[in-house]
Amino acid sequence: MSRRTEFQASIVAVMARLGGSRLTREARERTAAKFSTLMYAAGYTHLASPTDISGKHLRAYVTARQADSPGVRTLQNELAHLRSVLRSVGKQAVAGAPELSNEALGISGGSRLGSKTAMSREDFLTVTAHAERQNRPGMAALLRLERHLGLRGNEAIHAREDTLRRWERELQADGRISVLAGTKGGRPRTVDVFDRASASAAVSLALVVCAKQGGFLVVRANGSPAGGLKQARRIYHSWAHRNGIQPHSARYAFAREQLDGYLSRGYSSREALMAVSHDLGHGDGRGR
DNA sequence: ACGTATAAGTCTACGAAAGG
DNA sequence: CCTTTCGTAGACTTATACGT
Repeated sequence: MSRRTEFQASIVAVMARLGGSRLTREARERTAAKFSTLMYAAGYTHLASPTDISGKHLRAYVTARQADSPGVRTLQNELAHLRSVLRSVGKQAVAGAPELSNEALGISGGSRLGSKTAMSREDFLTVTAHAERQNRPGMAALLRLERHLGLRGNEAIHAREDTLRRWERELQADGRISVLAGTKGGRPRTVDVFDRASASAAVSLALVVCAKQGGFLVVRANGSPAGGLKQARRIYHSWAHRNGIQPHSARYAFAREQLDGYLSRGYSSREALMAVSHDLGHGDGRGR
């Protein structure tokens, strides 16, 4: 084991005591790997344990890391990982130093807004048509649900016949659908759909596909079942990737449409943004 | 409004299978 | 065979919640 890997292992050992779920732990360990690599590359080869880390190193890390221009939020998260390690080994002074705050390091603020671009109408039509042609109607159905109901891919994948029928009724009734399964953080939400006709069409098409595919929208290319929600999501995204689209951009196109709808209904732009934020299931209105 | 902890979402490399 | 498409795993980035 090289000195660098020993250094990394010593950080990871501290992180291991910090708790958190698998995803969180993995994120922290990736930060440990990046940190040790960049430090040794920058010539700080005497570093052996987290107690050796000083402000100088944190600054150097930020500088080195910025070479691959990660998002500001990403860097803030990585620094948060490192600070929690420092605190854990008794270096509160470094972790909490004002001259080492995110602001002082030049990584404060940062947009908490999405940076996605809306899918164009042409792309949407081309790709859905392509899906039908290659006999993957489920993919087209999913994309339509994202586009016309503003669903996340995961939410669309969770949609079974019962859910789709309920949405059909809700669209007929008042155009407000409840999204219950597959939502981020498990928080249900309602969406006030403006273009009900397109939404209804998307839902009934999805129902047809569901019926043909044993109740699921995602099946493998040969028609066999996807084998679980997680796998279904991967299959969907792999397919989308191959076809050069980001499914989320369909959702963004929906957001734009909703925004226009609210504005034409007389909402101020501030209120319209809040309403759209609610439709998309974006928390309590902070950010975006 | 900010920092931090944690979760979710997205992209990509690669071997296997299918097509030609 | 050689090329393209698929599915998978996992690396990587970004969003959200929550306590100041």
